[in-house]
Amino acid sequence: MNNKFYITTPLYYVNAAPHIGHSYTCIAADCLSRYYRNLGHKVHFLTGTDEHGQKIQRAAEAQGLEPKVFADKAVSVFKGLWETLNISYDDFIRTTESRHEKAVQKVLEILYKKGELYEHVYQGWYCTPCETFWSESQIQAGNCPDCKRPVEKIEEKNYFFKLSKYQDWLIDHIKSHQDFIFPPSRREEVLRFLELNKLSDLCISRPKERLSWGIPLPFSPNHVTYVWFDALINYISAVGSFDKNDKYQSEWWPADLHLIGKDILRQHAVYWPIMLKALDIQPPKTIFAHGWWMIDSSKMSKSRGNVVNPIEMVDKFGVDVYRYFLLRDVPFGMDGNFSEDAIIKRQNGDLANDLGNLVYRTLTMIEKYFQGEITNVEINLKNKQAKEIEEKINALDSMIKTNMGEKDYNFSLALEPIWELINLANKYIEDTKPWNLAKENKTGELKEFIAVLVKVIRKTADAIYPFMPFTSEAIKQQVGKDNISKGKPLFPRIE
RNA sequence: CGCGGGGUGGAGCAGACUGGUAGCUCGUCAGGCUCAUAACCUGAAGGUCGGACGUUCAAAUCGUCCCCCCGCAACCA
Repeated sequence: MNNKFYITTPLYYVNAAPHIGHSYTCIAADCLSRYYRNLGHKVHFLTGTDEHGQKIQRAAEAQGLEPKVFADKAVSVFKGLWETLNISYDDFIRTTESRHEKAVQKVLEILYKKGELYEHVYQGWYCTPCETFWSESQIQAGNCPDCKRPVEKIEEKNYFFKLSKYQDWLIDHIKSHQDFIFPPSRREEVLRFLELNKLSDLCISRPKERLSWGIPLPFSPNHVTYVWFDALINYISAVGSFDKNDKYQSEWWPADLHLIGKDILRQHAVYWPIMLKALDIQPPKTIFAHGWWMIDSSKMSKSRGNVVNPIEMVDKFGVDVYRYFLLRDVPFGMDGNFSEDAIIKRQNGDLANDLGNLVYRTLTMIEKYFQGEITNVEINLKNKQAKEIEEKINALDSMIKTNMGEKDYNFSLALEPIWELINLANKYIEDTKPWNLAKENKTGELKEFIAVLVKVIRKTADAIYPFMPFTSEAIKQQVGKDNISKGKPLFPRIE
């Protein structure tokens, strides 16, 4: 089982429609999943939805729906999007499924038995209209920071998880596992946070009278589970179970990669490993926090009204162009600027001019000079460029691999050598001047030359598969193993 | 001094750890070619690397200080 690859996305919170940020994580996870499947790894790609908590309860009430019905609707929207985006997940988990709820309750039971949870009367400030609890430091002159109305001091009995107990362990773990948190800047951020702050224990329950939409605590029916504590457990509830001795059994765990957005790094890099530690379960191997897509250099948010709907982008540009843009335009981990102009640049430049046109011009030559027949050609070309191309083809896989998890996860860099190969081929055509070879009737040389191009195109089709599955297939249909038949241009230019 | 990230030709970025002719993509301009989706190829212009001081034979790169931009600052995602 050492070539298994268990990869996850966060569970998306169903209180709002999916935006490009959600699609980004899934596309990245899909790309890696396809890549590792092609390498012959056993891949398990998990995604899903987070459906409990106050925001859902309220959003559902606002529509006059039961929370579960509300969530069902949201789930179908997410699933529909993943289908459109060609996301090849192996499992989709919902936090309202019984397999998950049972696991959460089991976890709570185990931790309770082990003394990792304790009761504590909590004091704080409550804003009744907002139904929100605020800490001493959050309230502003006795008022709710949200609605500015007065808050009242209340006492509440809750259950707390002993996060603080494991702080030193976590610091050690991060220090001794270089690849635990990626990219390195995020690793530093978490480490600095842990070194400079004392963790306080995590309140993992909510009284039912305040919030009913959640998983009940098995040892206290008047409380439900705090949503993050509930949601994180999905990563193990989906792929295993606890045996009689409370030992977790799974063929997939530990996860090889948790892909997340930078906004939920703390939950994943602090709460989650400590929860696992307390359960005596191994931590995940790698947590990768990617950046955000900015719209006109500002944060995408509902209040700004600048949220981009992925479906609209797909309708406009097509799935593969959209996927390519997200994976290519920004080094994975950094924030990026999203704009239609930027997508158009990628489509016209990289896809239409470089890749699409290479395929098209090559196929035209095959039709024009060889009536579409170019089989069993032995390549004996000794010129420098043909050799250079040959070397590039041979080195390509390992160059891609480096940035697909071997040293780093960087889709942008993984794609670069593919385009270097494409550009090399375009230059080769220019320098060889095949139209002259045709005029001079140097048929043999011309044939070998075109065979080199065909080889480049086939290699490219294989290499881009994880990033643009449809395009990879479309190229193979035109320049397949046995058949060569020119089709329409792969990517029309957008003027 | 709360923490972290960043300020490099018109735009977006790399380089900074291990100082030594500032690189890439797009855009602009000029030329070449015709197999090709006005695509492709070649060449050129354009930067005192946020500011100041310092270390050094030499600093985008190291040190100190300052300015500006962006996140985060913990329990309800």
